[in-house]
Amino acid sequence: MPELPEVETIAQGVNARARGRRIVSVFFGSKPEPLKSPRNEMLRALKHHSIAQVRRVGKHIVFDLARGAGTTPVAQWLVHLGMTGRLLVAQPEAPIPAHTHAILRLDDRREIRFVDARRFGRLSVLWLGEDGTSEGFTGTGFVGTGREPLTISAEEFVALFHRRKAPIKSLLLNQSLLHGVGNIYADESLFHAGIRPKRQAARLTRAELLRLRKALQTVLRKAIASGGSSVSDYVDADGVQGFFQLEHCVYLRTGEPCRVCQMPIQRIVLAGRGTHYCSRCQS
DNA sequence: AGGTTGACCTGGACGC
DNA sequence: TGCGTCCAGGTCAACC
Repeated sequence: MPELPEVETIAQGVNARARGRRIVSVFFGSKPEPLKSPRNEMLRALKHHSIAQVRRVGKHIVFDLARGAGTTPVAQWLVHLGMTGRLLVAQPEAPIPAHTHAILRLDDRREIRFVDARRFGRLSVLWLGEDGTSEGFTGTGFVGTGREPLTISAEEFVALFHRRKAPIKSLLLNQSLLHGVGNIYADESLFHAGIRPKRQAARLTRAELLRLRKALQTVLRKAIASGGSSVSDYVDADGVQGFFQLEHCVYLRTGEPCRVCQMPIQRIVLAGRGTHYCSRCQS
């Protein structure tokens, strides 16, 4: 479900609440759960280890896991929320929501709960350094694919789209180019840059691409400051909704008047995704 | 090679 | 109330 701002909000929230805590027990649901790593590997990486840090890489939430507080991480737990995934930090007495697939109990009794109705989310483990097994081994940890949209330079951004014939919106969604951008922020940033989603990337001018980078970064930063967009069931680590959806200009506003020119917002399907734009403000 | 489509799941909103 | 249909923030494999 969540895109960069929602994942960032959740990762910051979980980090603030769980950093430094030790995991005392782990529960996984019974059904064919959304695990990418074997269950025993996941248990081995999580149980009795300390959470050194929780952060976002693209749309992934990365838990750095250490043998003890203040020691070098030996493994990482990777959580991808898919479309409806939630990661909650809750008191043990709080009712367990339907579709809870994983629970980590912490040494302060609180629980980190992974909830995902639609089961598109994924959980996996990465071992670090010499403590790792050969499978999934990496010396440096998870870096994901694609560039980080909030920090990419103007030149790097322009270069991403060189000779690309696909519609610009399809490429914004391509995680091997930029990571973290999904359907909401692709549509919103194209609106703010005044560019139609179908435009062939290679035919955008340099000025348009620079505008797009600026618009994308502005939209993402504002959305993070608003705690993300709650469109269906997104909530942060405390179960609180974001409110950036109130500032959406085009996303899911089909037929409603453009906030700038009053023209009805159009909806088309592009790359299999609902795509929203203003035919007057975007060319 | 690069781009587009369908499949994977479940649930909510809406129309009849 | 119930049923059918459409829509949904993501990602892959399979196809053109």
